[in-house]
Amino acid sequence: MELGLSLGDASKSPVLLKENNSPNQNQNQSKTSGLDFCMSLGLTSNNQERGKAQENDDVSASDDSQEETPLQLNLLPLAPLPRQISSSHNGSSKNGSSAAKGFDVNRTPAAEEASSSNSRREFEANDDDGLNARKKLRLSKEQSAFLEESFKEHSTLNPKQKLALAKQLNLRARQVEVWFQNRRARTKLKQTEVDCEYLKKCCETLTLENRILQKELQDLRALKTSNPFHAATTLTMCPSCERVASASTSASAAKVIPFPLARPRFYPFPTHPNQPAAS
DNA sequence: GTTGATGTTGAACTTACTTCA
DNA sequence: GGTGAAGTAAGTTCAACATCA
Repeated sequence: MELGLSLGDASKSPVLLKENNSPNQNQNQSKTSGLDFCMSLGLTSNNQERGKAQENDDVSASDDSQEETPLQLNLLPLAPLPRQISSSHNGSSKNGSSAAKGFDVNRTPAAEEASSSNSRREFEANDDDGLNARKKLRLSKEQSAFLEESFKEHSTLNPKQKLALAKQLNLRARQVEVWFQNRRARTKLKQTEVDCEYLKKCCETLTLENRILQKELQDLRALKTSNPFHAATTLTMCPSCERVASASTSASAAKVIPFPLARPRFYPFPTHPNQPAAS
């Protein structure tokens, strides 16, 4: 089951809930319009096996075997790494990049030789003896910045672009591919947060408007009961303030001018962050 | 200053799905 | 139409850090 919420056009129904059996429909929508918003609910199996991950490591390693391998396995004794090693490279960066943290496992072995202080980390990061099968590595500031620039140009890569980027950044094609996948996910998440904020504001606006309408209805009912002999009442809408006004009439039949289907809003919806300001 | 608990970030992974040859 | 490869989204895992008591 999937709940979809469409956003972006205040002239249309602000929130649309519908069942959608095709998950990709929403994906395509969000590609064509920056204002779309969707939420998915679902069950996924969570029986991932570490053994499979190991298998996958092997596969990806063989997949990338044709590519340039930027790393070299240093055979140093395995020992716990003191915290100070990373801290000493840390500087003042907050959540800093690997460059600021002095942790760039993607440097060429030659470059790595130049800084022997990192050799322990390098060893740990490159350890693929099976005991430390999944070591996380951070891309350098420069690598991240370059990928970011590429992402601004195109959020998806064709194989040629992927290979070129990988070569340029001294990364594996798989790393570039994963980076773009994660980057797209982050973008979408951020957009969802923005859309949620927008929906919240819309909700507040509607609540306020609803309260006003309720009050108005209450007043009209009170007016009707207080003037039972003036049942023949014409309800008209003031063209300037768009508020309903009642007027006694001598007409024999009650005449009610219905609200337009799309009643003008007392308080317009807030502008969506992605929407250009209305002229 | 050190340490352990806890939260955050992001790289890498798995799974399910679609598209296309 | 069935099939396998390739690509992607969504969700998850986990190492590396940051923060704080």
